[in-house]
Amino acid sequence: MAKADIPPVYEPGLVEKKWYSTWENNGYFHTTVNAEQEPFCIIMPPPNVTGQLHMGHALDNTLQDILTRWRRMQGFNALWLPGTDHAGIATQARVEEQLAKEGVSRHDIGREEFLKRVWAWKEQYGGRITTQLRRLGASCDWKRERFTMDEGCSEAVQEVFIRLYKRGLIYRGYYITNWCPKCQTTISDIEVEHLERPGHFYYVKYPFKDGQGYMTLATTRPETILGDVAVAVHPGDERYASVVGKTLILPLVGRELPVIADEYVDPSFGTGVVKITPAHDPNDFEVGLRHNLPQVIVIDQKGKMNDEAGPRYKGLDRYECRKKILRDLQADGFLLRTEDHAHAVGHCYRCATVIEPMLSRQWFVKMTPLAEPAIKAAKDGRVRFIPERFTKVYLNWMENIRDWCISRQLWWGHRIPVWYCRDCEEMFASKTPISKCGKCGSSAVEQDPDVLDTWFSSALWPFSTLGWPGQTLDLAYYYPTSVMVTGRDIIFFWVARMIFSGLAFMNDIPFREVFVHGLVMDALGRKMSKSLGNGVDPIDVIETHGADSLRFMLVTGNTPGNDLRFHFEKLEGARNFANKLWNASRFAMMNLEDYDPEASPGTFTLADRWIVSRYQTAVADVTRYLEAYELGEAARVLYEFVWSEFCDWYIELAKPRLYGKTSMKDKQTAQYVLSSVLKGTLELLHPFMPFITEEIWQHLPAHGVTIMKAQWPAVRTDMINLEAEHDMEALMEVTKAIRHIRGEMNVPPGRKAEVLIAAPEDATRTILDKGIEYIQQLAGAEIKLFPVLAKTPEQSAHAVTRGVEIFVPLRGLIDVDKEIARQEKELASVKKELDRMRGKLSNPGFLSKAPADVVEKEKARENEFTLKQTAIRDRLAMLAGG
RNA sequence: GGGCGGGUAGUUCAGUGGGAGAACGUCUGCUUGACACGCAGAAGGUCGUUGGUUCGAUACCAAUCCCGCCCA
Repeated sequence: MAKADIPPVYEPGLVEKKWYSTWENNGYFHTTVNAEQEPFCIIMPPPNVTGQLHMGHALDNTLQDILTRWRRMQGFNALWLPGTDHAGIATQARVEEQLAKEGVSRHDIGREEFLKRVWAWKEQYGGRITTQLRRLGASCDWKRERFTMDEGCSEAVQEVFIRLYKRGLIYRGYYITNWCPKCQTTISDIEVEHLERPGHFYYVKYPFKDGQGYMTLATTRPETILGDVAVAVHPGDERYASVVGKTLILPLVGRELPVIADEYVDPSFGTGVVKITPAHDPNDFEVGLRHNLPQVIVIDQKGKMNDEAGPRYKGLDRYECRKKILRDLQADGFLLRTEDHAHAVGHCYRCATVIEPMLSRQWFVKMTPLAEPAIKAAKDGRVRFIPERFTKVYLNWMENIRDWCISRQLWWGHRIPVWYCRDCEEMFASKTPISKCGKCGSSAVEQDPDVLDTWFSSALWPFSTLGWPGQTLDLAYYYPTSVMVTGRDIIFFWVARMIFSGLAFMNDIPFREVFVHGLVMDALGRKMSKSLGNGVDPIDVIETHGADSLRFMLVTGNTPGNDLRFHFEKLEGARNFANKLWNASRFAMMNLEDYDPEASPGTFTLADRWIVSRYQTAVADVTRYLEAYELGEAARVLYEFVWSEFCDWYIELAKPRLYGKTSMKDKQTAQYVLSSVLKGTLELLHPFMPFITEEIWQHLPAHGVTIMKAQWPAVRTDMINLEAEHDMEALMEVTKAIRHIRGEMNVPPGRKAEVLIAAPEDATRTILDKGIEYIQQLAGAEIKLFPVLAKTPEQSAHAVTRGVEIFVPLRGLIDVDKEIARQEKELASVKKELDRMRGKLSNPGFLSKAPADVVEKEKARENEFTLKQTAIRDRLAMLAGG
């Protein structure tokens, strides 16, 4: 392409498609074990196989890609292993919806046929999210892509189940679980979302059997009265001490209820009397076990009242039943009063249906023995959370862990590898199907119909994906992996479970670090959700603004662990930055056509030394921030370097040289610096904005095969030149001061301003003298430099900076009143500063205790500001007199 | 009830024991031989409140108020 044909506005569409397929087709993402090289490994948190990319994925995967690309450039054998999750409930629900449209249920077509339908669904939609990840630029090793239900992962699941079973850490039992009447399955404790809901406290009276009065208690769920088996008070509650052991009669039902004493009751809450419904409340369940109470189930799996509820209520939905019970209680005089009461109600995190605590027979993992090593691993720092505060969140959960309910009443998932004999009731856990009872020889055996919680397989992800239970080279080389990157919302669901699973089966932690990020919120700070319709589709963003812009937007201005809001303005800012980079590069390409990279550069000018020094500082900062997982800060450094230093100053200063206004050799030098700094900057930016950097990099002289494999820039401390930075800053200061005057005094842009500068200090004057061309060019000025002015020009605007006085004579143009006002304002701010500094310097404590360099600095500033004050005062006196 | 995070410019957010920053928005002026997705300039903040530590606090500590999240 002829360089001049490069469009002035960057168009990401074609560029992104082109480079992604080049990278993938050339196998740049693929890695294999190499003992000579240090590994770096990230296992991707698997998105739902039939889902589609949302902003959370975009953030999570952008962070992983940045780390992976950076480490790869640093020379690590960087593996980022992708995959997808079978997402039991969600996927099954989608297919059931589809069936419902056809007018059939999964039970109509049977388990086998249903599973065929789910696999077909997976085939159809399973590729969508991985295609979308490619569009984001994810440099993961697709040749190693895994699925939680593929052969290897399924084997790992069975292996783990059986090992836990044999160790006695998996058991089957009746227990209170969280039942979702819509999903028709139990869900684990952490899958329940507690939401504050307005409700009521119904005060009900329960009469004593002996006819001697009654007890009053409050409930939020009157329909569970039907399942009451006792009434409890606190053992230390004197109000009720005399009634413990007596018997009450349950209203409407007539069942006899003992009054029991249990520590669980909070005497200060309500009336201090609690009804006990062991089959429909987790706390009551515990109380029931302690007191050997019966468990009466009154609500069925569809959320309707069952036979036990009695003929009056049987068949009613739990909420209709509540209304009827209240009417009946009222009618019979048992309902004393009703109060408004907001309380937390458990909802299914998948479908938002109100959870019904229900007694049922399920499979559980005994957690305490597994949690112990997992707690230790975090405490002794073998697993490190970033930011550190999440360690506490993790530990708090682990230390209070409850057994994990792992069975789900679904068909889509890993079926529980347990067979039951119908004749002798023996059960067998086995990896292979069992057709004959190993105990009694009966062939009446059948497999448990339930499947395992999806997180059961996700928990094994860091090693099942690397070949476990096989003892593979991959495992030996890449495990433990380097870092797990994930959202703060799934520390419990997933991170914790991976840690104890890794320790239990690999005998080692799954990852050394956990990089936790926040959630992507909408512009108003609300969680993006389908029901609110406030989600922003990352693919739309990629199509309109490019993947690089989306990525850059997601990392800038964000700190680890904190949520971020999605603003289109911010996205535009990132897009503008990409375009800025594009145009700077376009400028470079236009001016590098005749550049010979082989020719050695000549002497560096001040601007050259300055930009190279600033670039080296950027290399150091970006690398340091990446190492600290401060990706937002790293991006900020690059943004500022590119825009405010490279573009605003260096390119402008290089222009005359590149246009041949100096010498041939000097032009070559400028070309050398321009192209090498740009090349290095692109390399630093590549992990953040992979596409545009590759596109530009390929147009630069002396590029290689792909920027992906370019070496990460190493800091050359010998090129950090503080003197050059200091000198350049002085020139920039003076330039800005002149520009300021021009702006304030409305000097027409086309007109060259005549400027007189008085620089009494030799050192400063030398700097200005050497750099006078820079100031003249960038401020549009004609400068005369003096040590002191014998006579200051009368009609002129005036500024003081760095001990230098600047006069811009504006004969006939100057508005004296306006200039006086401007100077007075300046004087006021100088005076304020001076007061502050003098206060400090007159404080003996400061002089004796503050570090010497701080005191020195303050003194120097005081000096400078005193001079400035004097100069402005003189100026004002003159203006007033003239 | 317990824990955590946040409260800094009109807005969204960085940041730091020693001169308050960016982006966007606002205002002024600009077809400046890369870029109007741009250039130059400007205005705008008792860094939630009250105490404490310190020579010095927006930052560290304590209390307190508000907002959000997690857990019970």
